[in-house]
Amino acid sequence: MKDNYSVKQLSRLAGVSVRTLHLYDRMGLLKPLARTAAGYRQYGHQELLRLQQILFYRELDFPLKDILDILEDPAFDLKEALEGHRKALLARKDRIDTLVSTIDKTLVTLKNNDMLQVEDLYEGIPNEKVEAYRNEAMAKWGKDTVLSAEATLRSFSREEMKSLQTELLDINTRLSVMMGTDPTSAPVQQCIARRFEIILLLSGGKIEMGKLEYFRKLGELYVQDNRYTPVNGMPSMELALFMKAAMDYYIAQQP
Amino acid sequence: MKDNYSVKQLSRLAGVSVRTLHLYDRMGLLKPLARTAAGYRQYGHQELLRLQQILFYRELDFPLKDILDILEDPAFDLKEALEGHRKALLARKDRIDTLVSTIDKTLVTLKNNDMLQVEDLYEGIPNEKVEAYRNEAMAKWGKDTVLSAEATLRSFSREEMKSLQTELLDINTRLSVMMGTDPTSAPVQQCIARRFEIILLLSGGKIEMGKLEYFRKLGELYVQDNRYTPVNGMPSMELALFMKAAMDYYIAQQP
DNA sequence: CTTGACTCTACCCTTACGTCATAGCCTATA
DNA sequence: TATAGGCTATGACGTAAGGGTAGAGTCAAG
Repeated sequence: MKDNYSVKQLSRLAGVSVRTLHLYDRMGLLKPLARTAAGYRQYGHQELLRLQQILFYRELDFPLKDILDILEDPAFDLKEALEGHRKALLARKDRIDTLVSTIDKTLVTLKNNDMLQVEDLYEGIPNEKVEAYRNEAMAKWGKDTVLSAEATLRSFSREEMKSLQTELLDINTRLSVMMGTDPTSAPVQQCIARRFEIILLLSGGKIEMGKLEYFRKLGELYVQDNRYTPVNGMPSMELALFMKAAMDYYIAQQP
Repeated sequence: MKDNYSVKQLSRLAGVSVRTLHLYDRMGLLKPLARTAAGYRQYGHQELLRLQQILFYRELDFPLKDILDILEDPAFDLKEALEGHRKALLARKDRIDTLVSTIDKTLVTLKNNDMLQVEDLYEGIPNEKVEAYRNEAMAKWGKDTVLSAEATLRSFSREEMKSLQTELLDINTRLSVMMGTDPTSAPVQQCIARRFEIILLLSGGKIEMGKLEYFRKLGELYVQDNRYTPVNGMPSMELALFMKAAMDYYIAQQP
């Protein structure tokens, strides 16, 4: 039984790094038995045993400071320390359980939206238009706004997304019927294009603001953007007001 | 809906420290919407939302660097990240389970030794002698050695301790009978006193070294310590050799 | 105009190490 | 004996996620 180890030898024996032994020395956790004339650390058998005790407590995730107390003070209440530590570990386990279940829920939601491409976020809008609309929106509202809005959209399940889109499409159709236009006509298609922005704006903020707000916003957009002035021959302001009124009516009809 | 928050306001709203917001700003995780002329940070509603997203991932124990990637890069594979993270969390849980069961085992052992006083560690040795023997041992072998040996003794369960002590006492009795002495005579009591040191020395190293080693050590001690020269009229060296031989015989007889 | 609350930046501290730089030590071989 | 290669020591710095504090500037109310 050899009884004299250099740092490296001890480190290999115990499976820790030399630097760790340096640290333990400096903090008084494991002092070498002696130093050579050149200052080299020399450890004996007792030190090996103590190191193994240290590693036992370290395995149990005790802070080194506590290990020092345990080893240094024989009157240290080890039982209480272990029980306290046990409780802390169980709390950590509980927390991990919560985290895992949260992740699971998120993953389920994510799986529903699994194949949602950017295009899927704007269902009902022709795929080939999405890219152009998206670039336009980014230029207008900023890249960050658009990305963040899309992130919000992604947070809806596929079902929610579908029903939202369907509802909006339905409203659009009703609108055009009310205005006496063909739902497939260019002006109504332009309405749909505008809807893209609405979705963005709403999802960037709070989607829960409800249909009323949706149409307020829609109206505002029409007012602001004069490219959409002529819809069915109406000036934009009037159109906006009409839409607000129409939608108030529409909403009032809802059960 | 207020849309302008100072650091403190935002920190209260989100339940994080001002310091944390400073950090997130500096590392680009959450930049304020703007700065006042005086350099004060101003956050808007978008920032509040982003902060809430950050906190969500932080709750899941994601490193901030990863959160930055998730929020900054819309192409980031969130699903994969979550699944990887889930696996890591489960591994952590497993590790905690191991730790807890280790602690439990240690606690059971500890409970067996619950009321073990120093005196209990040396069962069979008159209580009033223990303190004196102990001090002598400390002077001879060093306080650390004794304390560490006692810690090892404590790691045995009460049952193990009892059977160890009983066995040693039994051996002692047989020894004195073999030597034709009265088991209660002074020389044999001195043997018992020496046994105290043996226990210490063995438990300071490895108690498993077995009976043979126990008696080798006992012999050595008798040789080294000339206070115990006259036992039954034998000089210490002869006694030691006799004991070794006797014990080899005794051990050979064991089933 | 002062007071008290708030804010800024810059700097050091924490844990349990790892990494790197620089310098000294030791020994085997040419 | 010189030197190469391996070992060692120390100090400085970096990590993650902030906490603490100092010194200086800002803001609103009485």
